[in-house]
Amino acid sequence: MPSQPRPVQEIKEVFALPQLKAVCSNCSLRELCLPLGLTAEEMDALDRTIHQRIPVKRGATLFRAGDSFRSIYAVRTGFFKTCVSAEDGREQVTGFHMSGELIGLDAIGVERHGCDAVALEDCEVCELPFARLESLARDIPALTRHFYKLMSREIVRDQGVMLLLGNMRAEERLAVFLLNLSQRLAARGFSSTGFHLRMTREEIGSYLGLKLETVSRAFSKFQADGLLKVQNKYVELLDPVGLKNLLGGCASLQGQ
Amino acid sequence: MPSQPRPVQEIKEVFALPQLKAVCSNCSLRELCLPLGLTAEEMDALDRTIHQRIPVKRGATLFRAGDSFRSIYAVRTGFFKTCVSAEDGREQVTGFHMSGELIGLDAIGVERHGCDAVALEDCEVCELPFARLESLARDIPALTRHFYKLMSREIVRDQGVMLLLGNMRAEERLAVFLLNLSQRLAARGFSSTGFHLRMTREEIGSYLGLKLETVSRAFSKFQADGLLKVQNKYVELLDPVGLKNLLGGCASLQGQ
DNA sequence: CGGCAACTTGATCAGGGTCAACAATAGTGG
DNA sequence: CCACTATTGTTGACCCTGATCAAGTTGCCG
Repeated sequence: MPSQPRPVQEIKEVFALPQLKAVCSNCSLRELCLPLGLTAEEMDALDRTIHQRIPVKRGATLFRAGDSFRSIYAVRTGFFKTCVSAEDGREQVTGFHMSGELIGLDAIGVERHGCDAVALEDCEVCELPFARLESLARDIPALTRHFYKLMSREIVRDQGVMLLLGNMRAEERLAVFLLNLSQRLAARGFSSTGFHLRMTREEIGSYLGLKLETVSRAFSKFQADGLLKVQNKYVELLDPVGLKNLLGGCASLQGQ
Repeated sequence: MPSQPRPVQEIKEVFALPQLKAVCSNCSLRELCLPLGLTAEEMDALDRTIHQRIPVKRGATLFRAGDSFRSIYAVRTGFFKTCVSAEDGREQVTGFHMSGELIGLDAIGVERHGCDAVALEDCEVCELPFARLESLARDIPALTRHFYKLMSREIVRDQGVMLLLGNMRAEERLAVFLLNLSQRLAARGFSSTGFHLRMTREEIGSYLGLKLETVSRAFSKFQADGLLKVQNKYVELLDPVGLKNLLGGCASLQGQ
């Protein structure tokens, strides 16, 4: 499935209305996303570097591993997965990304994307051309710093996943996953206890280093223990504290 | 074991000789380390931001998780491990770091180190105070860009580890580990086929998500298969190609 | 030389992978 | 709107990889 054809930039230049131009300043995500901590003027400048909001249909790829790197993308609405694959077809989901989170940071180093980014539902992203972002950051120290922070946070997040993959048992992994999701949804004003999973059991399994059957069994176990109710993709956490207790004290499940 | 007392800066100010000041420009690692791609003048400026070379004794910690973040460190000589720990004591080695590699990038976001850095042999590091580095980078675009690259590369490296931990079997993991080590040593002018491991079986196991017995068994198996010769910490790769073939084509073992 | 940490190897066990059958759901086209 | 099909999810039975437990060896450092 090819990625959605992108509205060419000229269209924006011609038809752009004032309220369309001021992307970040009006965005409900500005406290979570890149603009965090910028002044009004700085945010205006950032707005001008944003090409356009791009719709990405469910199942479409925003970019693929190997694509040459031009832009970072901020998720505005919807839900993405990123995954790396080995030559033999083995696939590893490296992250799930929701609104306000940036995708593509791993590509800066080699100027080529190292993973695929796939929309798990109909999405909208803000494209941030890296060259412009870089020159803008030269004038706005706060932006550079925030950018450092976001990259650094990604590293911390990955370390948490490594701890999970290296040390935890199946049920612990799923508990961490659910609690993390819950927390991120809460930060966006959604319910932290009832939510729809956008990904399949197989994708959860890939992310957690488990097979889909194991994920399914762990869900059933949690349900039998009264920790949650699961019906299909809808999950209701009945006892978040009980879930946390499963971990015997692993608070390193922050990050995005 | 507390980290080595650090020579206070005044000592440098008073006794610094010209050849001690020009740290990076004379450093054999400048093609691997932070200065890569800088002009002579830019490198001079970078030299001035470097506090001092700090010796770290074997077993000492350079920093601990929770320490407030001041500096990034470049390994000049020696070998470090970084590890995160959960509250219940579970420890995960997140990386091994050799000369020319930077440690501490994960701390930028939260201004607090997220892992311990422990010297596995007597080491020397260059301390790069982040505040100075940041203001210097404002004047040297190439430095900023290179800094982005290094952070981004760290993210890519972590993704590779996630693939390893999520998908690979014990022997594959050890093969990836050995080939990666071999490659990094080669990049530094050391033999790519014969080398001393600086870490214990347990540390290798922690990094690879395996128990030390499993690591030991995998070594024995490789030796029985004629892939390598191992005596204690000394390893000689007899058949690197054979090792690679074990992987059925996972080239994603780059990174540091 | 003694004491301790690190390593090796064997025996046993269990967590989770694999294979398989089936059920439920969502997406498709008439 | 409904029927049909493909995808996704659930559950069971069995097996294998790697964990665990244990004993003994080697090498290192004081």
